[in-house]
Amino acid sequence: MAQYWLMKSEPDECSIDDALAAPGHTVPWTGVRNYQARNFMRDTMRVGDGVLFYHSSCPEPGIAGLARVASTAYPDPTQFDAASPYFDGASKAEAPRWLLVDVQALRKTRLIGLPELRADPALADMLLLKRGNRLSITPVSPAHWRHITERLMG
DNA sequence: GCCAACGTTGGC
DNA sequence: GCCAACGTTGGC
Repeated sequence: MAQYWLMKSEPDECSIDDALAAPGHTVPWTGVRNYQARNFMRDTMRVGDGVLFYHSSCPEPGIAGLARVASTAYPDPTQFDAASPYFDGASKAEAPRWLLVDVQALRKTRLIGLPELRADPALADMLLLKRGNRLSITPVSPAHWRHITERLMG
């Protein structure tokens, strides 16, 4: 049973172009510091799951590409790096608090901006579009995935 | 830069 | 366990 996700990335840090330029088109999804998002990676994600690559905190937020989950969850090394903005001094090496998965970019798409997503009645109940949503990783229903990949991306 | 919404922390 | 204070996210 295929699963689908939307994963937010700030393009200043890692855009779809950056991911496509990485070795194997694959990047470690560092910096998730939210338990719900971590638990999705740890408990639910499977290698091969589909990913909508979303650009956030930028002039044109929206879906910028397609990707796939490329690893199971493993400890995020930035939590132990005192020089990293993602450093977490309370996390112990024996019991890492934060995990990540590798994400392999598949292709860049035209940018499907937030306004376009919001204007589409078929996507009205997408978690991303719910008011106040801040989760950086959200599950995407098969229907929404189909709608976005087939219709909006042509 | 503003601010709404939400998650986390910590005192009690 | 409650809840106020605080910090963060992220669109605008």
